[in-house]
Parts: sequence; structure tokens; C-alpha cells
Amino acid sequence: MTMAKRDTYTPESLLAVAVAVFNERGYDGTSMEHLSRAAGISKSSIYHHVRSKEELLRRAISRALDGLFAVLDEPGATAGPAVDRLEYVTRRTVEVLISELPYVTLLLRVRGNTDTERWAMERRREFDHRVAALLKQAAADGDLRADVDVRLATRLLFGMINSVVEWYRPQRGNAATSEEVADAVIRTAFAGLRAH
Amino acid sequence: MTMAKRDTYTPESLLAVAVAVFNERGYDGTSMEHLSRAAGISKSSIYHHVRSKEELLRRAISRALDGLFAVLDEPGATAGPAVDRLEYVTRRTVEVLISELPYVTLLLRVRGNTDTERWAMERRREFDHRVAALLKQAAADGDLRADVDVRLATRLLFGMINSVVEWYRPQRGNAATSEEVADAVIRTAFAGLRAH
DNA sequence: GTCTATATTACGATAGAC
DNA sequence: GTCTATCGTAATATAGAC
Repeated sequence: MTMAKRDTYTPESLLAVAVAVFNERGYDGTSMEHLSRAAGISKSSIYHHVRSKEELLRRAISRALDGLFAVLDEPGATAGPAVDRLEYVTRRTVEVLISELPYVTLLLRVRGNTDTERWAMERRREFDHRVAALLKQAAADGDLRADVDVRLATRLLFGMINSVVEWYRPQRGNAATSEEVADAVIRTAFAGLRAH
Repeated sequence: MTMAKRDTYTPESLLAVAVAVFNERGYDGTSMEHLSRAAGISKSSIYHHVRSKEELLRRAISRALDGLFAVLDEPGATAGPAVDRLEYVTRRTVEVLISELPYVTLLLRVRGNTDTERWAMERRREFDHRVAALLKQAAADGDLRADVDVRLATRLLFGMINSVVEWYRPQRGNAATSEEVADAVIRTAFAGLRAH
């Protein structure tokens, strides 16, 4: 144990509180008053730590994007047959979704109303395109079924992966671990729900 | 051709405009000023047609829920082996998602900030539970793979289905039809992406 | 059915004391 | 680092003329 009491906020710890409220009420549905109540300090005190409400959004989204893009540089994502790299990226993306859950949740919900949000959407599209390229190569290798369009398949794969932020909740008694969820996603997406 | 000129708004036609803006900017990110500009009439004129901003949300969500629940009463959803009924409901849900795209999109994005939104979330959960029961029965029949938890499988199936509202856009040149998308969802979800 | 004008409240952000 | 007080703006909604 350390002697640290942590009664005061750092930009980091305040961000965690803010992101939780953003995810519960939506970014636009959250006022600085809501944040101040959740953090237990006054509105103006928040401005001591961050410049604006939008800065909180930008920091959160940055963190989410850093986590996701890092996956694409891992060895498992850069070497081997495309279909194996695709499975690897799928697994690791699910794991990052879960380890950075609140931040990625926020990223996946931005609507593009501000510069920050449009920047987030653009970088997200970039990530999607990188994964789409893997699907395209895997299809060219004959490793993906031929009767589903590759672009459609990409959408559906991301639909399944990204849905994790809509329902995964940590620390519930019997909640699945990050690995179990990743396993289930990979089995379902690549082998299907139906019994052999 | 009819003689109807339709220069004035009905609650219906105004709703269509409003829902489009809600989906683009988010409900909380949309002001009555935004709506008035999109509709080409003044803010106060909107209040001639509807009582409040929230009434527009309620009407839209109602329409989405009606479409979804109707699927569960169709013959294909009420007779036969559970796995077949599940496939049928999956197909029809995708079709309703597409035929009522803007309304269902709005439904799937509510966060629970108002009574209307909480009611929407509750009814949506009800729909999910009805479909989850089909998965449970299909699993008991041995028609679904045994190595993925049924609750997890339900989440992933809905993740894939619901993601349609995030990317499907009608009338783009080579856009897939409703049936093609439903086919792809069923193939991917039940048989998997991987080549035989 | 639509408008202009306005009431009233809520919002993001700042000033300045302690 | 936190507070109270407040500024300026933008929000939902209403009043009442045409």
C-alpha cells in the first residue's frame, strides 16, 4: 500500500468519470453540470483540469484509437496468411474493446457534429479499411466463402465485433472473460452458429 | 399523376424530415432550430403539428417497434423447428430494419435519458428476449453449436443484424437489396465466413 | 398553417476570491 | 484546486398577428 490518498483529480482520473457519464447519457446529452455532480466537484473546477467539454471527448477518443491501431502493428497482424491475420486482428480487437471499453464505446457512438467527432470518424474508417484489406486478401486466397460479398462481410464482421460495447459489462458475477468473448466471436463469425 | 401538390406538412411527413435529422446529428444534438431549417418552416410552425420534440421521438420509435414486433406474429415465426423460426425471424428483422431504416436506427440509438427513451429500451429488450427464447430452444434441439454460450450467441446475432442500420444506405447505385443483405446475414451468422 | 417576437430555462465557459 | 457568482448564448416552448 502507498500513502497516496488521491482526493484530488488528475486529467486522467477526471476523464474516467466523464467518459462513464458520456456513455450513460450520450455526449450531447451530458452537461457540465452532470459531470460536476458525478465528479463531486463544481463545474468551474472541471475547467481547471481540462479546457473544454470537447477536450474530454478528444482525449477519450484518442485513447481508444491508439489501442485499436496498435493491434494492426502486432506481429500476428503482419505475418502469415491473410485469413490467419484476420482472425488474429479480430481476436485482439475484441480484447482491446473490452480492456478499453468506455473509451471505445464513446468512439463508436460519435455522430460527426464537431471537428473532433469528424476526425474520430475518419480515423475509424481508416481502421476499418485496414481490416477490409485483410478480408479482401483472404477472399482472394479462397479462404472465405465466395457467396457473400467481401464488403458486406466486412460490415457484418465489424457489426458483430463492435456490438460488444453494447452489452459487455465487467465484474458481473458470471461474466465472460475477454478471451471467452473473443473465442465466441471468432467461432461465430468464421464457423457460424449452426451445428456442424 | 395525381393533382395533390403537398406543400404543407402532415405530422407524418414532418416526422420523416425530423427523423432524418435526428439520425444525422443524434437526438440530443438536434435542436428545434435544426429541424426548422431542414423542414423549411419556422420553429413555431413545427409546434402546430406536434406537441414537442419528444413527441417526434415517440412517434418514430413506435413505428419501429410496431414493425419489429409484427415479425414475431408472422406464420414463419410461430410454427416449425426453432432453428427454422430463428432463421425466419432473422431474415424478416433485417428486412424490417431496411424498410423502416430511419425509424429503427433511431430506436437502436436511444440512451434512456427520458421516459420515452426508457420505454423504448424496455420494449426493445422484450423483443430481444423473444428471439433469445428461439435460440435457447434451437440449442436444446441440438441445432446450434454447443461451444458458444446461448446468451452470448444472441448478443452476437443481434450485433450483426442491428449493425445494418449503421451502414445500409438505399438508392446508392450498386447497393444490395433487402433480400441480398438478409441472405448475407443468414449465411454469415449461421454458416460462418470461412470457406467450407 | 405559418410567421415574428418573446418568455424562460439551461448550457458552456470565465472571473476572481480563498 | 476548489469555490461562488455571473456572462453570453442557445435551448424548448408559447403568444398572438396574419
